[in-house]
Amino acid sequence: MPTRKLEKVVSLKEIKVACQACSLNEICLPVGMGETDLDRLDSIIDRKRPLARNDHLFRIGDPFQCLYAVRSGSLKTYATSEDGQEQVMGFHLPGELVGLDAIADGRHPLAAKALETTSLCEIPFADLEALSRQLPSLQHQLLRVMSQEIRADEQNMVTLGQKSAEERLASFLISLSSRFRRRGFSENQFNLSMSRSDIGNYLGLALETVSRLFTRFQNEGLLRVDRKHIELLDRARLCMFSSAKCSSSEEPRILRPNASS
Amino acid sequence: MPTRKLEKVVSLKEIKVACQACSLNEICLPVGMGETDLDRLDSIIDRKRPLARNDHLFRIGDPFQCLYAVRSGSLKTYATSEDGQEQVMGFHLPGELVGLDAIADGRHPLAAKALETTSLCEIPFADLEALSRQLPSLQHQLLRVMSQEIRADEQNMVTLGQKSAEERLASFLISLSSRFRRRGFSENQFNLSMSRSDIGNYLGLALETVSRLFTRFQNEGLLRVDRKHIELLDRARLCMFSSAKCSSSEEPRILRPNASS
DNA sequence: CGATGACTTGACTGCTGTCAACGTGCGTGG
DNA sequence: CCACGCACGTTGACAGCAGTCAAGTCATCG
Repeated sequence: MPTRKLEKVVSLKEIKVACQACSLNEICLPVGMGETDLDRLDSIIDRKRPLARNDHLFRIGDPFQCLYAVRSGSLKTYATSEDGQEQVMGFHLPGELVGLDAIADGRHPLAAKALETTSLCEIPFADLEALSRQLPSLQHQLLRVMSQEIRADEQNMVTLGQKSAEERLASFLISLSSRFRRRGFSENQFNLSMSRSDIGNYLGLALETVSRLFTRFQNEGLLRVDRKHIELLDRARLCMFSSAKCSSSEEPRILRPNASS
Repeated sequence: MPTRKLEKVVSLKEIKVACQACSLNEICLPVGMGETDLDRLDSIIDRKRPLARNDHLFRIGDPFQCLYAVRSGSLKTYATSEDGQEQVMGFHLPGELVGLDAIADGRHPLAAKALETTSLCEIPFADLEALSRQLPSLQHQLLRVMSQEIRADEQNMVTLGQKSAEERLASFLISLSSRFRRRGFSENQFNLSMSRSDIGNYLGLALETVSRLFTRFQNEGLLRVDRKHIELLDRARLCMFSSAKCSSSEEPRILRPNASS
């Protein structure tokens, strides 16, 4: 129930919108928290100016101070091997936490880079840890989010370990589609913020293979693709191709009254 | 269930060894905890009779009640796709926690099966959560362990995503070797508790490929292999093959005075 | 001692990576 | 407004790594 009473201070006000009013609070860290608890969480969170495309949020080896929640836009995280080539480890959409892998030893093992203009919530980890001691629902949600991350990584292992190129790309698109739906966006039509090269790298494929598969999927009537824009025409059949169980309505979507157009 | 009436209290006593006396407490959940805190952690932990080879600790979909720490022996965790084939997600050695991916929704997404006779510590999660609210060092260590798990999964993504068969097996052996060393065992000589098929499945390779690579590595003088027994003859060169930075002494090993031979 | 499962080895095939050329859209600057 | 350059994406030709199929060997256990 978003209590929108913004007169006009729009952009500045939007940047400062609290967890309480954030449209993402049903899928972000605040899940399951009461109103007063939410205010306390909100009080430790900082909201900075958005990142521009290609800006780094942090680099490999940076000391770990904060977790970040994506508010809008998207990020990729990646590692670089000694010979300089990168391995894309994940793409992060609004409502997702970034930096959880840095808790282990206080340094970021991956770099995070904005794929487009991206705004974030900055959550000082020490404060979060202290606060979660007092708020069981926050503690629980933090553990749940980390557990989900582990699970997602396990899914990726299946994808990389025993799926064909075709299945990998299909899985990737279905997964993206589901994540968009969950956030209240269209599940059948969206824009890829990452390049073919990033997708290929993430899926363990050559970028040429990704390109060829997009063409093939299009020829087979599964989807329409135009540059970054993707339109899924036959989600069900794409699911078959991904050889994974893809429910089309596994979770209720978030209603976003202000996303009229 | 066979209730073997062993007279000697020995084995029973051994099963009940507390965290305080456990040789694994420097790499397990107790890391960084004081003596009195350790006693409180110990009080919520249950130690059951060991699992026999091929016994399941839990199966896919089982309700999540407890985390488990391996005390001795080893486990594999795996998922099964709808067509029944399995994907091995990980191997778990003494001191490692199993079940972290079940916190997210209260059900185990993977099954866990003993690769050999394996004893475990059972940690009721509700109790752990409550206790960690009171013991900051426990809370912190739990988060660290989960973060490490995420990091390990990221490593696996690199392995599966952009390494050749040769590099994957080399990485796997180096990783195992390091984990054994950390636990006070020999880093150059150990027994594989898992089959070639499990290794191949885990690494995204056919078991025949694994077999061929063992033969090749042996012919090249990198190691000696006899059934399950592995002896690393040239760890440094194996590291080169794995195309990863593998320090040979990254972390101090645990001294285990009773492992004299 | 035979049965069974685990492992090894060989022959062949095919998926997907690599190399290379070409097309397309966008931003910059004249 | 157009020309240009550049990054990104597409398409084709070819080759090689690793999967599949199949046969054979070895170890363990009843």
